[in-house]
This record gives sequence, C-alpha cells and structure tokens, in this order.
Amino acid sequence: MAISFTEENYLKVIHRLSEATSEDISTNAVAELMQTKAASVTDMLRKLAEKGWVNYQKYQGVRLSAEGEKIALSIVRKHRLWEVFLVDKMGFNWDEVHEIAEQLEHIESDQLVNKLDEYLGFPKTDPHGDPIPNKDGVLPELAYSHLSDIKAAKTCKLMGVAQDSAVFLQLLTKLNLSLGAKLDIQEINEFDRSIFVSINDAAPIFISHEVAKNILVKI
Amino acid sequence: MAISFTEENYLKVIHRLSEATSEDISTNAVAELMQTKAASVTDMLRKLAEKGWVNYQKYQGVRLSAEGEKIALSIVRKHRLWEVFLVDKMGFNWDEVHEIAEQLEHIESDQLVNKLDEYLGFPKTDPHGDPIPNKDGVLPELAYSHLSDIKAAKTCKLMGVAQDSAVFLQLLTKLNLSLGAKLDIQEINEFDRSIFVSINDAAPIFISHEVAKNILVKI
DNA sequence: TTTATTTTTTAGGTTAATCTAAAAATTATT
DNA sequence: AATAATTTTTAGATTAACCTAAAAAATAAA
Repeated sequence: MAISFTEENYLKVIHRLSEATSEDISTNAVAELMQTKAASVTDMLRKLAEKGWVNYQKYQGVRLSAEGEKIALSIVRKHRLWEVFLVDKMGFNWDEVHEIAEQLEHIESDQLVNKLDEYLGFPKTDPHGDPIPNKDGVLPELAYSHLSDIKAAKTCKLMGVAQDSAVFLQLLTKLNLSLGAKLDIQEINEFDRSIFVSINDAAPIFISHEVAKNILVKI
Repeated sequence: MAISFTEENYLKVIHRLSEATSEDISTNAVAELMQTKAASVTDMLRKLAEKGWVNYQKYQGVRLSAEGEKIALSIVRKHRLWEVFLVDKMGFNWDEVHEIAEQLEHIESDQLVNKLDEYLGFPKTDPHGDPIPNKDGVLPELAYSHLSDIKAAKTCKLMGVAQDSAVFLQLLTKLNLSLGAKLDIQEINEFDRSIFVSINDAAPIFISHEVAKNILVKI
C-alpha cells in the first residue's frame, strides 16, 4: 500500500518511543517528537490504524502492528546506512549527517538499499554506534552498557551514543571521544556522579553524569 | 525561499521544454510532461510567477526567469550526478537509474552535492551522455550530432542519447550500443533513412531512423 | 469520592495540489 | 471576416496534513 513521507515519519517516531518502554505510546509523546499538535496526531493515528500499521484505541495510546514495525525498521535501516555512507564515503563528520539522512531515508528502492549495504561492507552500526537492521529487519545484538551505569574503576571501549544531537556529538569530539576510543575509568565521584577517566591513555579528565548517560561502552 | 517537490518538478519540466525551443512554453505541454491537467498547471504557473521563478502572462505561455533557471539547473545537476553514482558506484544499468534519480534529485544539501561531485571525479556527463552543470550552473560544451543527421559514410563515436526511456536504452543494449561505442557507418538508405552500420567492428546491422534520431555521436 | 488537572478527542477551518465542468480567449478554417 | 476548433482559464470541489478552540475522558489531588 502507498505510504507518504509523513506517515513514514509517524511510524518511525512511534517505533523510537516504543524502544524505550513496553507501554503504549501516548498521543502527546508522538506530538512532541513530530513537532506538531496532539489534535493532528489523533487524526493521523486513526488513519494509520485503518491502514493496519498501528493498533490504536482512542484514549488508550498506540503501538505498532507487526506490519508497522516492519516498515519502521526499514526506514531505520535506510537512515543508518545512509549515515554510514555520508561519513565513510562523503567525508562528513558524525554530527553533520542526521538532517541529510532524514531526507535520504525516504528514498524508495529496495534494490538501492541492498546495493548500498553491500557497497558499505554490510556495516553492523551507524556512525553513532546504533545497530543497523539487516534486510529482513533483524537488529544485530550489541548489548552495550551506559557509561553512567558502571560502578567501579575499569577499562572499556566506546561503542556508541544514545543521542545524536549535534551539540552532544560536538562535545564528544572536543573531548576526543570517538567510536572505538579506550576509556580507563579512574574514579567515580559519589557527589555528582561525575567520572574521572583517561581517554586513549591521555591525562584523565572529568565527564559529567549527563554526558556519561549518553555514552555506550563495551566492558 | 522555500520550495516544494512539486514546484521543483514544474521548474524542471519547463526547463526541459525550453531546451528544445526558444518560444514560450504552453500550458498543455507542461501538463503532458507533469502528467496532470491544464487547469492544475494554470494554478501552479500563477504561483511560480508570484515567487519570481517564471515569467507568465495568461494565455501567453511561460518561461523561466533567471532565478528559476538557476533552480532548474541545480536539480538537473543533482539528478545527473546521482545517476552517475547509481551506475558507477552502485552497479545499476543505465536503463534502471532514472526513477531513483527522480527521487534523489530533491535531496537538499549543497554540501552533499559538491562532495558527491568530487567523489565521482567531477564527471562531465551522466550515464546517458547528458552534460552535468557545474556548481555554478554552467553546462560543459559537448556539441554532439544526432546520428540521424549524418549524411555520408564515416566513423564516429557514441557520446550520448536524446531520450532515457527504459525501452529505448534496453534496445541499445541489445544492439551492443553503449557510451563510447565505435560506429562505422557503411550506408544510409534513402528509402526509409535507415543506417547500415558496424558497431565496434562487428558485422554491420540496420538501425532505424527513429533510433538514430536519439543517438548522439562525435564525428 | 468528589473536584481539579491533564490528556485526548471532536468540530470546524486552512493551505497546497489536485480534479471536473463550464466559460473565455486564442488560433485555425472556411 | 465570421465561424469553428482548440487551448487556456475560472469556478467550485476534493484530499492530506495541519491548525485552534471547545468538549469529553482519564488521571491525580483534595
């Protein structure tokens, strides 16, 4: 069935919200991420339900149907593959690619996506460490920890980020934190939960809890 | 000023029609290429004129303004660069890329277009031999002849095509005619204007005038 | 368990791009 | 030059996606 850019964006947003919870997603939560009003969301949810892409009962929130999930994953796949393309082939920085990938994710051609995947060497993650669904919509298992959850001094490796806002990514770049960086945690301060850490064997520095929450590491 | 996909497509179509003539472009001609009705075109032309992208007087046809021309050329540039990408990097055939490039041409990022141009080695033509405008909208001079215009037996080289319909391109492929092919014209038949020609030194075959009209060659 | 607050939905409108049918202007033909 | 044929425009509707304001339902607080 034909699908519009807008419908694709709604499915993507509902999918993103569903990853963080097992509850149904509220109209307001969708409205906020879609940068629109709740009334508009209600209209769209009814339409998406009619098309069979979401399960929606009024006042009860929304969740993706199996088919909706499949569509959402294919958009996520495209978004992340294009991000790899933009960074690896076009030479963009990881904080510059989100906007462009938001456009490219709507290009419709399974053939192109699969050729692109191959051209990029079947990457498992995008430039922010987020997993890329394969052609059947299966996400590779990554299972990383949030740096903020680590309780004791140890060594780990930066594998991803939990946010791709440009300001956050630019801060990481300033701190010399990029994918694959080695982190030797020296000390965790009880007071403000800041972390004193050496990055790639450099002199240790302080990282705020706020930042640590958005850093994914392999122990 | 903000521009919609639809507006971009109208400008592109008007540009394409303007290449073939110095006359103003009729509402019906635009309607046919846009696959829409004349009434819809009238509405859009008024809007494009308000935005300053075309000169339009009712009942008198339309032509691009300097600014409209600039926009149209940037779309053509993107379309043709993406076609090169699809053929050279993704491994598509030249008859498979038009549809996908129709989508990709609307991606908005000057930075991306210029990086893509560089990545592809600043190509002068797309996979059909059509010239690619540079970043300032300047078209490289190519000045090729239509095979159908050649009057005497001689040798020439296939440099482009005047049409990118899949059926036409597939026919060329069947005839072993691709960009760069050597054509030794043996004879031109007065009766049906068909051409008896040897392609890359193979046994000569007949090519119809209809096909020859759409083949561009360098003598 | 009422009352207050928040969330969500409905009702009614707007805008961009399209359509059909009818009117007006242009062009072609006697 | 008058009439016929064609082209183009206007008028009035439709659809998708959005909006505001008001009503209804759900949730939280007294």
